[in-house]
Amino acid sequence: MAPADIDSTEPASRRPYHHGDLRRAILTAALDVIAADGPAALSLRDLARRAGVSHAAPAHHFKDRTGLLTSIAAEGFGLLATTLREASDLKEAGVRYVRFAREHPAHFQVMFAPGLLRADDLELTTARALAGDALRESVSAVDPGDIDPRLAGVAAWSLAHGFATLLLGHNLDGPVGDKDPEEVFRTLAATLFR
Amino acid sequence: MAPADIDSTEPASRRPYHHGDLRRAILTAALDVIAADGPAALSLRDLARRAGVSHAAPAHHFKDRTGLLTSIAAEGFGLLATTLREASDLKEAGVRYVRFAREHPAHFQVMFAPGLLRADDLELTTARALAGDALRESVSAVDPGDIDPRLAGVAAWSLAHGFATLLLGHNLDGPVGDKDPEEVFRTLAATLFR
DNA sequence: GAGGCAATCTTGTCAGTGTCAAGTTGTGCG
DNA sequence: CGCACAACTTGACACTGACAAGATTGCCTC
Repeated sequence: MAPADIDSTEPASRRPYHHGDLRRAILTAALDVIAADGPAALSLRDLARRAGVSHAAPAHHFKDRTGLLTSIAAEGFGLLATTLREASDLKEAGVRYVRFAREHPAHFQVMFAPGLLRADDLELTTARALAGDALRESVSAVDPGDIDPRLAGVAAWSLAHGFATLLLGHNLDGPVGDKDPEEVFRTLAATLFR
Repeated sequence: MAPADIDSTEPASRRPYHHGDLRRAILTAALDVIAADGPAALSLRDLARRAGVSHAAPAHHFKDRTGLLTSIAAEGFGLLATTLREASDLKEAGVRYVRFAREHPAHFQVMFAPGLLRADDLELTTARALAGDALRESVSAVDPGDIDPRLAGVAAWSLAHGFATLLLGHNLDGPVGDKDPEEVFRTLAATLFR
């Protein structure tokens, strides 16, 4: 980060020409905005103002608005992959999926907003594939029984993803209330996958 | 609709001053755009051009960009409510939920994009409550067993919503392939809710 | 240490958009 | 018939994303 005593209102001449870590600064500012008001409220110029740089500076690191969002999504899939790998079994992976959505709501939203992303971006596709591998690994660790593992994977993913999505959209405020969402999901998964 | 021989390139003087059903025309055009490229690609001025009216005409019917999207969401919840009411049991309600998402992808996307909507809009909240009632009704119809009905509702909704969301985002193209998604969901729900 | 080079950031500009205000045209109702 | 209101237009303003061209800086090499 740049020195703390430098704010965006200061004239450009007194600020160092180089920010230091502008890329990271823009990313975190973007995550703040998205978590608060959604991806639609994102403005490159606003992010530039927050970082105290000129309006065209972000373009150098992300090229596009789409480029910025794509980077966020890729980072999100990376984080999700490492989180899922630490899960002991499938149910725990689901709990971690929900926790990820709650701890990184901005990442989560952007990751599953295909209209905002550059679908063929290399970083994105590889990160997404990594997360997919982690998910499949968790599924294969469970006792197969007589169920098609691919179907089981879709079922688990759908359940966790739906719960997380509805949670973030405040659609479960009624039923879940002030209970710990992860605990609710845990009992829910236990009842279903008995 | 306005007469078919009138296109937007024609000078305003030769077009009738009143469109006829501009509100509906804007809505359907918006649904087309959203289904194709997502809500982010929506432009009020573009919709006005498609309908062959001036750039400020849509504002008279929807006030805002947010107002337009809120109307779409409300319409969507209304459609979903009537669809769910026709379901015989809970599993069938889930299948209908998935079918709704596939047949009305634009509605579905907007309905669950809280950042784009006027949350306190009356039409929206009542339509949403109606759909919620329909869902709860489907849940209550199932044999309770020893499960908390609220938890069962959350489980069913999460599963259907997650499946539908992932499906629309092309995240299940691999596992589901060219199979009929509704049929996949049916067997999936049957295995889980046995 | 000096020179050059590429990365980083700035300034300027353009078309497009949402939104508001004020005016114009048509319609239905008393 | 006329009048009030709804539907639509015209005009304007601030804001945004994107591009081009120039300025500044750190770094790498000799």
